[in-house]
Amino acid sequence: MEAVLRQQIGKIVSLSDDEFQFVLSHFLVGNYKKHQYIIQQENPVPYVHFVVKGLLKSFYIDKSGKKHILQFAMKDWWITDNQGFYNKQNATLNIDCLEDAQTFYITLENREKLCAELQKMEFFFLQKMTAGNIALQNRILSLMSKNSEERYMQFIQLYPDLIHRIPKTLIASYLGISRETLSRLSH
Amino acid sequence: MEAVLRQQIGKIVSLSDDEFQFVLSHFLVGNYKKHQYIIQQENPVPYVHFVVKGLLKSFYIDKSGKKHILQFAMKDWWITDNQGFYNKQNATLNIDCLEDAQTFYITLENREKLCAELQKMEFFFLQKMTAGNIALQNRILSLMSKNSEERYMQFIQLYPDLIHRIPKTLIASYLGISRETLSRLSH
DNA sequence: GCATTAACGTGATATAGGTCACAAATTATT
DNA sequence: AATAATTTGTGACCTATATCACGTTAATGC
Repeated sequence: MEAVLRQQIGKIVSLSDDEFQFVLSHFLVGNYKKHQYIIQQENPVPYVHFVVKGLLKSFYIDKSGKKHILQFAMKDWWITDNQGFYNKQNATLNIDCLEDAQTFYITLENREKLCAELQKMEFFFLQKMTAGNIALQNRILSLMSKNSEERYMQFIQLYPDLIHRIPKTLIASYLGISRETLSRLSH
Repeated sequence: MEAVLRQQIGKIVSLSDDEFQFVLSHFLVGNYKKHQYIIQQENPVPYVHFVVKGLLKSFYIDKSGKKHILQFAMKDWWITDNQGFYNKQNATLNIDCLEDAQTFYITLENREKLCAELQKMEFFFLQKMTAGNIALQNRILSLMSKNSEERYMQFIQLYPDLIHRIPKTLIASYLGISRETLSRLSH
């Protein structure tokens, strides 16, 4: 399972065996069951998680009690409540498991120490964060310029593997539409 | 005007005079007139800009010809087409000036050289990118969970200074609503 | 200072998508 | 295997927001 993390980093910077062991020593391993929460609204956000296997979702509950999915995270994805984690605030999001999952997780302190000690890791995280920004900007433009059907088609195209692992209800919530509307689209 | 950039960086990492001069040497200065484009769809995106004064907007034109504002950028803000800039692709966005503007701009090569030479600048850019991510995630949740009026109120609260400098039509476009709907909200 | 263009407000009408309600089908749990 | 819980489909109806079409006012450029 270390290989998953190593490969992910290796796509951006090259690490010797020793360097990777050093990187790894900053992380912990966690195993979670379906339905288990790893981050909860109103609570501190001590870690960012790198998913090794399984599937998680982060979601926001608005003032009328409605859930909105911000992100799904499967193997190779990073997930946390960014606002809580980076600003050391309590979570406004919840994160739980859609499937049994395993993650490598790291504290902000350890991440910063790691970056200070091994500059290429800072480069790695910057690249990841940049890619995240691009994806988020595209999602905003998609929400603003596409209708429900176009957004659903785009989701299928972007994440073909997720379609079969996630209930339509949750995909609808991710796309910002009601489950009924999504149901009527899919033929 | 150098002071604007220095202060922006100084909020995150401390720089000696020499270090700041070194940082500065990687940037160029640009002056632009109202209505002038600094980035155009289908063209390369050689720079990311740090705004010293004036006001710019980035926008996407969808397939039906409708404009959607992705970002406004005033003093102290960074702006570019991220996808084009970081992935060395042609722009999918346009960026032009709402007011005469001045920016410090830098190429990706220079930015990477700067980060390699002065590690705290990499930390700086990572912090900025992280803050950007948080803002984008909040915007997505806002688009998904709030109605037009709530989004407009939130905009006023977040950017009180912009309200008087930007036509309502453009604010509507940023919020993802029609100008008529916004007009009917504002009493 | 005048002419052009952009911005704004507002009525009338259309529509995408939301909400509610119920039943069927599928998946989990013991 | 039986029971409970979740997911999905679909009809009927509702509503927020879009669109179209004006006229008015305010900026802007020459």
